[in-house]
Amino acid sequence: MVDVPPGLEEIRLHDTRTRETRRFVPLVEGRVGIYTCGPTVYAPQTLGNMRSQLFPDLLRRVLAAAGYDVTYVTNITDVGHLVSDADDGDDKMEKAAAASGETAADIAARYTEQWADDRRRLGCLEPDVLPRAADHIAEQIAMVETLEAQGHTYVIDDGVYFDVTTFPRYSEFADLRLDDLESTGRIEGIAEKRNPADFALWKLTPPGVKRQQEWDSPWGRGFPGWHIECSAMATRYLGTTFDVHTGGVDHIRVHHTNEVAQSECALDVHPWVGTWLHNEFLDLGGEKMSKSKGHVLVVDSLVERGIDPLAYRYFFLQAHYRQKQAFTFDAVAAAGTALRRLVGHAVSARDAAAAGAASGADAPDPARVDPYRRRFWAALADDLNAPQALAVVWEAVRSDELSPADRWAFLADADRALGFGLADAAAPDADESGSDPRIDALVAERATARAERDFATSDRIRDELAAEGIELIDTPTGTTWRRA
RNA sequence: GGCGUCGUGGCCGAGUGGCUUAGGCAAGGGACUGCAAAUCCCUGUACGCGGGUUCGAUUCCCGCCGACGCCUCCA
Repeated sequence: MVDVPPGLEEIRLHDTRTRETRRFVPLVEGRVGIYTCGPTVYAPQTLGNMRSQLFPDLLRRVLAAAGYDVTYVTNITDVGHLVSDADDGDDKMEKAAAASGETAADIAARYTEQWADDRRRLGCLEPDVLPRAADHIAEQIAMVETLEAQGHTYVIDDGVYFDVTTFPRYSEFADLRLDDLESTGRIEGIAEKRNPADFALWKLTPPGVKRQQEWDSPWGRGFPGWHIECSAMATRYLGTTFDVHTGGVDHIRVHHTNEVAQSECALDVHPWVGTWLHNEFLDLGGEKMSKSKGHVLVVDSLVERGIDPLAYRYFFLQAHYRQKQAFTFDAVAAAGTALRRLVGHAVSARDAAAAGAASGADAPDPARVDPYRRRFWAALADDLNAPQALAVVWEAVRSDELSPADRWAFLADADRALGFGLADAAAPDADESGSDPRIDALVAERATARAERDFATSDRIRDELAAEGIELIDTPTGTTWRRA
């Protein structure tokens, strides 16, 4: 039996479908399947997109800590994804390919790799399964055929469409009012569509057109509609029903509504997914200037400003996932400062704990550690309240009643959810002495000057090094340095 | 226009019908230092506006103002 931390015996999550926060119970005891809508790899993923990666990463970490055997599936959307149904066959992948002169496959490969790299830099665990839509055309066609056999579809010149009137629950998921859709003119342009909300399952390539990405199908040459890929891949890797589906709030009304419709019809299940979780958006209000200048905010935007990508992870954890979070570089830099100090505390506690363990003394005492653990995990168990969990972390760090071994026992445990890599983290004020003879010589020269109380010379050397970004740290045992 | 979310101290942000009214960053003070830096410790400032319910509201209700989101396949 897996040891469940105190406070994590019962996890409560806010389900979008039922609009209530309730106890999480998996379909199969001890196991959890999670599906997250992945990136469309025609452009770099923004920091906003990455919030939708950090969120399910936190979720799976918490569920794993609670003892569940988690299967995490997220996809790569590397085909189709129309700019709009009104478009005449142009889609994002084809468009990006035309713009850069590369093949759609090249572009998909490049941005897939960049996305994966960004995830790693943010401390996200690797997906257990990472299916690509282009590799699952057969599954998608099969699902459309099933829907067709059941009478949920119709074919027009443009392609195969799902008739939403054949699924009476269509408006339930997102609490849609279909009259409104009509009056606001959602999805215009395909005149032959029977209902405004009907969506494409398979798009046909117009006669005389040759696309980079197209496949033969029972209906003719073309490519799958966007929504069908998630249903098809989730079914293949997680089964006809599964526990958790996540995504950004923008997907609720269209993408996930359509996923539910086609899945519940084709698979004859209800509800298709046990718990739907949606994260709110990052509010770029403070950075609209940079957006309008055409600069996309990505992980590298942080690195360029000397901000550790993990600072963004800390930043993410400071706000609740269902709340909009105001992004500014200053706010992320502030999170970086907090993280650096937290790592410093963790490393010293870790080292002290190791030293204590070596001498056989100072073992962590559960009686002292568990109250903190309980509050930490209980915060996360309460619909993933990471900000509150982080507050408990700081209380533990500053607590006088915890020994270094206690503190490290707590932090090592908490880091399973935080994901800062504390067990392997280097001290943030790492000494670089010895790595550069010229600087070491200057430091030695300054030490001599100080010994002779020639502070004019010692301060001059310090200022010169500071000017080139070298920070000196004077300690009772001597001076070390590092690059700031 | 319709629907919805939100407005907390300099900033980011939890939370609660009354309790020592989170946490981080910044700021001020202190320790340390030859002076600094780094580090550690301490401290202050809050609940958009106007009504209402209540013994008591930042927390519940109504209105207003403001911000943001969705309604156009965008995380």
